[in-house]
Amino acid sequence: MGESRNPTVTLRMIADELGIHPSTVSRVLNASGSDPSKWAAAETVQRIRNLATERGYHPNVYAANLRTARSNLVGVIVPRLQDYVLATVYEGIEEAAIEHGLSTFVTNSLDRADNRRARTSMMIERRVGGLIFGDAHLEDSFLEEIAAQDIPFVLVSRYTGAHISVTGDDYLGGRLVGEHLLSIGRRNVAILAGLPFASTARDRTRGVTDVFKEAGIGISADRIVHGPFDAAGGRAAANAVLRSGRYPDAIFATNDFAAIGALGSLRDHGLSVPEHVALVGYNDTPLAAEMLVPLTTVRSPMHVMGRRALELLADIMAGQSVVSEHLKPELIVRASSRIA
Amino acid sequence: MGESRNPTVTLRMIADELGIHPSTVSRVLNASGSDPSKWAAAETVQRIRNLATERGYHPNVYAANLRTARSNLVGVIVPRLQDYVLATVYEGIEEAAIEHGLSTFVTNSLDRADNRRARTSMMIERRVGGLIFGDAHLEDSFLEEIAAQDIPFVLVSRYTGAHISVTGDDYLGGRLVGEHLLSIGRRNVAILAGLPFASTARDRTRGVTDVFKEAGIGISADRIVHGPFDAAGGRAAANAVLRSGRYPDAIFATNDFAAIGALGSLRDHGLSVPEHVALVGYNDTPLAAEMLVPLTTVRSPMHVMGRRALELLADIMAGQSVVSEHLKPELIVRASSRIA
DNA sequence: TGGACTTACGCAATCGATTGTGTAATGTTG
DNA sequence: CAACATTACACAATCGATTGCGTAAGTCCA
Repeated sequence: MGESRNPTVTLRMIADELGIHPSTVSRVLNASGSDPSKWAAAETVQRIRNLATERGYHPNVYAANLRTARSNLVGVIVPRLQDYVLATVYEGIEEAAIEHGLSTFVTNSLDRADNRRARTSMMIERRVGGLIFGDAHLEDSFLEEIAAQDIPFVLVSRYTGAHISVTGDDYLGGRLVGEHLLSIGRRNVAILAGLPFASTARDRTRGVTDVFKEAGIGISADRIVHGPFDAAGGRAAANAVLRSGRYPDAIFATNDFAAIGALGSLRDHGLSVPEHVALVGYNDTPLAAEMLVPLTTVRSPMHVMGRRALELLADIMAGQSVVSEHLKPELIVRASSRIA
Repeated sequence: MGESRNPTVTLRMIADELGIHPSTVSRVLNASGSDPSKWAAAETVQRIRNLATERGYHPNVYAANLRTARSNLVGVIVPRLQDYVLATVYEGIEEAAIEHGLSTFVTNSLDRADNRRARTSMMIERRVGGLIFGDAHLEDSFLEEIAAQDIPFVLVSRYTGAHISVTGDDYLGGRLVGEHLLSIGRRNVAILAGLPFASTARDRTRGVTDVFKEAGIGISADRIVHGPFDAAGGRAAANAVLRSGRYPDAIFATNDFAAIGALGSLRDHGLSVPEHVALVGYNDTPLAAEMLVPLTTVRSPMHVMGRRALELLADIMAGQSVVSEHLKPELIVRASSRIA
């Protein structure tokens, strides 16, 4: 109907038109749901609601926030939205946020300390009611500072310290990979470990190394190379591994994109997958299955992770206490890691 | 220093502490840059600035907006951040926004009409100063409605109507692909065209069909299949093409991810690239070069596109008039389209 | 029938920053 | 030296929604 006619419909405008006081209108409109209406006569309530929707009234977020200092805004900080994994997590967050009547505000930190700080304070200036960090760093005190300001937050994808988090069980995922590689007879594995300050990278790596250690096989430190979780990072890390000339018989990339980068490197070194080298990724992104040699990987519930993170945050914002969650991963075996 | 001690430092607090009036403090702090200080004595200016930074003062965004009804918020609506292309465009937008002192607010529309409407009005409620749409639809009146509310906006990646936009020159990109395919002797091409309501899809497709037409070769309608710009969409579209059994000697996917999906389909049909079928993608995402058979594709300046879109929007918001931009694409030939 | 409630609202202060309109004090000019 | 212009601020209204407190009118029970 006559929706966006008037650029700004205020509470006073509809109150005046109805000949009643703005405060009454406010109470009626806000009491929606819970208590029907002890604030106005049933007939008045109807007239208010009707006119509000007819005029397309929406409360001025700024005025409301100024008065109440409450906000239904949630800030989300991720390393990088370009990363499919975090983009998917964010979609889960956004989806759940909408269901909870919250709005989200994302930004990239690129895992850089200055960005994290600047973006976080920008969000606090925007009076977010809570924060979700997807870029937690191990051994870093930044989050302690945030916690000290008692603004609710949860971590997603990566964890650190004792902060509430929703993550995949990356250690288990790593173990699944390790067991799989042993089962197909690979003993000389190299790990493209990802960023050293990310719990995901550390745990996935540890999962593999622990399994191998339990089988009496050590993985030397020079077989574990760190680098970004993307194609370029995977290629560089694989190059570093292959440069030595002592080729591994398996490469575990802690991320599918890094695995694809490694694929490029293997190809350039004349090594084929899985004959010479078994290749395993992580996350089961949609590309994994489409490769010429489909990629073995670990499926992680990225979307759900985002949803749960928002839900936990909403609970915390509502004053409830919650506990961290670790979601189970699943090994998906494909052609890139057949028996040698 | 003593940064986040006091949860809320207001203008009045620092004014009181200095024994002057809040209005003076406001003027001094806001006059930063342009006019040095005709609002207070040089010494007072210094005292104000010092105390402000010492106390970690930041204006309450809500109070300021309530008063001025101006906002340095920019709303960005994209089809889907999970799409690397749009995520990259968004990174360009965000980067430029920060340089301009603007904040951005992204959301996914998933190309659905109801979402576009709901998210847009949510942004308008948040009093955004301008909008950037990455999900423009051809033959759709939605943007006319927005234009009627005279809120500044620009389109990015896709265009429609006469609205200001920053896009790649997709028609040219399509022509480059067409000419390349002809030059390597492929005449029986199938096109995985992408979403029919996207200008990117339409123009890239037209570029190829026009070149072929000029060479006297028609591309029949059943060789042009529409679908989402992702791996699953590419796979499905390729399946549709190959189902007939009349195999093409080239497939042009209007998006790299769709090309990778097509790769999976070709593999399953026992067709190899480039021997049986030449494969060409679009966007030159980082994965293209890493494929076992590196992917020929068209490089488009996604990041710059985002930057320019924000810059044009900032100009419009500043009252200047601007014109649309079409950025030049570049063909990147790789192994997936060698001479047959 | 009078006091105690209840119903249905109205009043006015408040959140914090911004800005048009003063005004006292100082400086300048003819 | 008087008239006038600056300088350096202060006052107070304003943006729109929220909310503690107040109150007139009506209902109920003893």
